[in-house]
Amino acid sequence: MDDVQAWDTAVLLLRAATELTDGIQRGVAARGFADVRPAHGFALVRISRGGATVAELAEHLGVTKQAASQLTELLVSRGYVTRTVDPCDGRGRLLQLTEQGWTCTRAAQQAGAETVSGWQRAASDRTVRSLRTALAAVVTPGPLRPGW
Amino acid sequence: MDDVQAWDTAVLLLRAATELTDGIQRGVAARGFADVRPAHGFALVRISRGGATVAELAEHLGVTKQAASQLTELLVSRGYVTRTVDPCDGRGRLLQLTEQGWTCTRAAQQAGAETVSGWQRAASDRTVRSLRTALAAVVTPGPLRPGW
DNA sequence: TCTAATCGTCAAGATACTTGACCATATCGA
DNA sequence: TCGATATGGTCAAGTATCTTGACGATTAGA
Repeated sequence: MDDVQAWDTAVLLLRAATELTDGIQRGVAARGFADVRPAHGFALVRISRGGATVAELAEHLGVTKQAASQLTELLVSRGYVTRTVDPCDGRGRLLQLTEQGWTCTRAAQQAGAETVSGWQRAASDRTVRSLRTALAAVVTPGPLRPGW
Repeated sequence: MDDVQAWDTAVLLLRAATELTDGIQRGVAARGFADVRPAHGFALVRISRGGATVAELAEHLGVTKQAASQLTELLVSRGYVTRTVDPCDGRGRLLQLTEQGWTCTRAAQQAGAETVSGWQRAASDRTVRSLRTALAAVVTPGPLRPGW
């Protein structure tokens, strides 16, 4: 595969990601969570995996601790997240999802699944399965960030 | 494919997009363009396709005309883009890439191709080809935006 | 202990966006 | 032909989100 084809692949991937994030954004809003930005969604998904600290969140999102702290403050004030003192470390404050936070996270998952299901109808089940297999083969585990 | 698998596919796609955009960003910076943000890259790619107006750029990026105008001003002041009066429409100002703009755009393309080539080495040529085929089958033409 | 490192936050400034207003030009119908 | 209306672009001001810098609280290590 030459450079032109490789770049073409990159463009297709970025376009697919744009479609997907747009779909998630719309779906989440349609389910009644109009006040969550994409970055909030990434934060909620991260916190849902067994909780997180502000510092972990910062690294995950690729921003400073202060920015993550501000984001957290917003999520707390809107009732998506709670801050509890970490019993093992008096400095750390463990972030966890509230019931509303879980509902919102599930809404994002449903909206994402919906978009992918749309691709299955437009193309085919086999195509999306091969997409999934190929992606799983190339990606390395790591953070999900609000893109470029 | 159930909802869990569909969401899993979505996560893999977002992770791949994160890897790719990080790779492009690093590659572009390494080639000497440290002052371009991701959004600038999307703008340059759009303008490279035969020029664009501010309004077209705004729609492409999903922002207001004013934001696109400010972005343009920045790209002009840094020597990536020129504004010329549209001969067919006295209102419109056609944006076009300077030589430096082209060099930067090519740098982004090379960096993107490089990342995809890395996937070919890590996985296989066949895997990336099937990725490309699957993506081409599911995506609809449309704008590339700095994602979520 | 005493020192250095880490967690989280406060404060202030930079940056990138928004809404609202405006002028210049183009288009269309009477 | 001309007046109403729409469109392209910009100026100005406000807002949101990020940054850097400083700080107190807590923990870990020499």
